[in-house]
Amino acid sequence: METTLTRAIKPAAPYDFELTAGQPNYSRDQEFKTEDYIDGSYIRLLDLGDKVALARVESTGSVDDPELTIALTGDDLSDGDAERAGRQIAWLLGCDQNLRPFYDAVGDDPVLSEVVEQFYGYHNTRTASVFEALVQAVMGQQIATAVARIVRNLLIQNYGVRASIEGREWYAFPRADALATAEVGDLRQLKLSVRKSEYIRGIAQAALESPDGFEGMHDLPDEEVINRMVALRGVGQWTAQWVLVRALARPDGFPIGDLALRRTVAGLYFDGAEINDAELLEFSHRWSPWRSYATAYLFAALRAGRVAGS
DNA sequence: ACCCAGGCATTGG
DNA sequence: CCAATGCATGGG
Repeated sequence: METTLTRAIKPAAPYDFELTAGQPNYSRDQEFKTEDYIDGSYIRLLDLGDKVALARVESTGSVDDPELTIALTGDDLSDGDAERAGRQIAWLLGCDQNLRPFYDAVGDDPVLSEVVEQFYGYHNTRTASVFEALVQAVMGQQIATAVARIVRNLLIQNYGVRASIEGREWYAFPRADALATAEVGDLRQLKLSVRKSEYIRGIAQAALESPDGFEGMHDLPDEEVINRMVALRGVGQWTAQWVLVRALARPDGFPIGDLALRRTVAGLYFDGAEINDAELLEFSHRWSPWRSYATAYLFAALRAGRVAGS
């Protein structure tokens, strides 16, 4: 029996819902979607473990007095399900992030203070799980973002959690068990290389062997997380740092080795002059302990076309 | 046609 | 320990 429940959540101010929910995903012209942002509504299929629910999120507040209202549709949803879904949405959309200390800290930074003003209230979005962050990062290694999106959609379409709600097909990211048994030959059909197919399968198997997937990482310090992540085949510094930022919401992750980030910093701070990773790492400490936020805002500036060069 | 893109592991010096 | 290389594919 398809039911609909609603929940309201109060993000930490300032919170710009359109900037935050509308930024990361624009999979237009797809016959399916994992998430969408249309006419002020953020729509996404949530995997609650034993069941799924379609969440439709809208802003019912303002940037400085934010409130989000979630309408949840699924089969036989209980109040407990709605509670879990509300927490998941709050997590995914970074509702708990208090930006003020970061804003204060970059007040003297001529570049970031301007970017922060332009994207006032933009929160960093997150993945639903550590496993998802790892697989997405591996898929995105060394290929253009447009290509990465195509590959990601193929993977989701073939191995993802699927549900038909309100007369339409919706997908959520594949669970580890689905990818742990995937044949490398089949993954190759999804435009993944042999190498990446092996990485992804290995990561899925490692997730299954760990009692709680990789979710125990939430309790470990940054350095310990990095060590464990890098021990996985296919995961290096860049990927591990992205896990800190995207899956664990650590405030001070920094994806050293990221080409676009390096060029963005070079463009904004060094007049376009090339810098290497070591120089970038040293430079990045001016943003500690908020480097995750700094990174998110630098990429926002990049996407908005504020940086010269590709 | 060619080159590169939000890396990583492997190999050869 | 460092540099070069294969990987896969779409867009400029």
